[in-house]
Amino acid sequence: MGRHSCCYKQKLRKGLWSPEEDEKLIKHITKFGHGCWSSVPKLAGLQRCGKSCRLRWINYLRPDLKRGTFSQEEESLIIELHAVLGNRWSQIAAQLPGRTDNEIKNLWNSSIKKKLRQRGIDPSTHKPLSELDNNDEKASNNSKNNNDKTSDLSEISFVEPTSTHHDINSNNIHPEKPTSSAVDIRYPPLIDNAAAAAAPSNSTHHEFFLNRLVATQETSSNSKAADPFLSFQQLNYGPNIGLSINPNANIFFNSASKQSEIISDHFTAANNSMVSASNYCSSILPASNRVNSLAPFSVKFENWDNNNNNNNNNNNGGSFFENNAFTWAAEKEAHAHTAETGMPEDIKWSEYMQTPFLLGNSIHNINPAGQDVYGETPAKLMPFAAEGGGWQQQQQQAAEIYSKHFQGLPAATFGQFS
DNA sequence: AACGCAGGCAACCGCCGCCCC
DNA sequence: GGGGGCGGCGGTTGCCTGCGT
Repeated sequence: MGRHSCCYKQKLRKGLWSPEEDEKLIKHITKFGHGCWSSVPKLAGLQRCGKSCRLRWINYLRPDLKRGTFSQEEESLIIELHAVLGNRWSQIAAQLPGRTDNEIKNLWNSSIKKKLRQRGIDPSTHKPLSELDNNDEKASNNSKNNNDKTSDLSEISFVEPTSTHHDINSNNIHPEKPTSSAVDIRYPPLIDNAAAAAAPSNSTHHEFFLNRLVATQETSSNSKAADPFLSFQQLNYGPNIGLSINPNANIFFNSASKQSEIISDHFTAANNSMVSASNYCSSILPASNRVNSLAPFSVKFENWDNNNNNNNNNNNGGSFFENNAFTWAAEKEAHAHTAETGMPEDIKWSEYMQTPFLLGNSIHNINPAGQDVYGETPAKLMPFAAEGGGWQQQQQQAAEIYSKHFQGLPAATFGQFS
């Protein structure tokens, strides 16, 4: 324990880096790679410790860093991820291409915390401040529960944020009392009116969901090979977040996949099959839940990578999230809207595909030879089978820099959304 | 112009876990 | 098994800058 050995060395510079030092470090790493960080300063001719060099490279000099202010989308994603992961900045950063944990941490401490408080949300517990004020003891327990849960992702349980909604015009959140002490996802984007007007209306929740898909697997990473299923059974997203099923859609699995299958207690769809979601719902779900609920079942993608790993947005025959088979919970709101007003509000999966899905840090990107091509660096997010602009381009750039190839998402298990 | 303050940000510190010998 | 080296992470510090008075 204690100080890193290099820190004992004398005559090492500290503090801000000069442009000359930056240049030396860049030249060295560009030419030779960093290898062992402790040897970098000597080889690069720097009077710094290896740790300092590493930090400077990772946080500032890396070519794939996205400089500049965070987008609203990124902020929202950070908040959502923080609700799940807590202060695990590196894991959060792994979900945001080109951003560093340090950058995100700074943003959180300097900006997001304040914004959340202004909106009546406690940034550490992600619960309404009013609730905390009204019942400190209960809130304390909740906080403890949250910490416990975030310390063990396998036990995370999302609770429906009841009818929390965000009044975009007043920037106020009107939460109702939650029904559980579990992690409470209730974060509409922290958007001001101008940003709301300028930004696309799509949600990041679907990205978040998919990222969780991967992160969850990473959490139980050591069992990745043994257990091809990702467990989402404990995810229970509320009306503003989550995945629901479109009863009119077919779940279609790419015929090129060798062993695509749906496995559940209720049915198994064999290879190359097409499963009617509405049939499924009507057969096993209570009538009240048929429209947009999805009972627990598992989806196994043993050959996912065959169809989705080339960063080329291939649409060669219908991958899992095509065909509007699954839609995000906003559709639920559309149904509610329709029920209330009699006016259809057409929210389709495709509209939620305006930004690409992101596959997160857990999948180390593997080159065609099966080697992790960038060693320790957190894997970058890769474009995922959707057309899109900014984010995707940035991810593409990051991907090209490292020439990485997404290896695969072996399986997914979807939980109940009700 | 000078001063104080707050916010943003880069960098450091201390600890932890993994790996190797 | 234990100790050292090392990378990684989260918390914290301190500098710089912009803004208000």
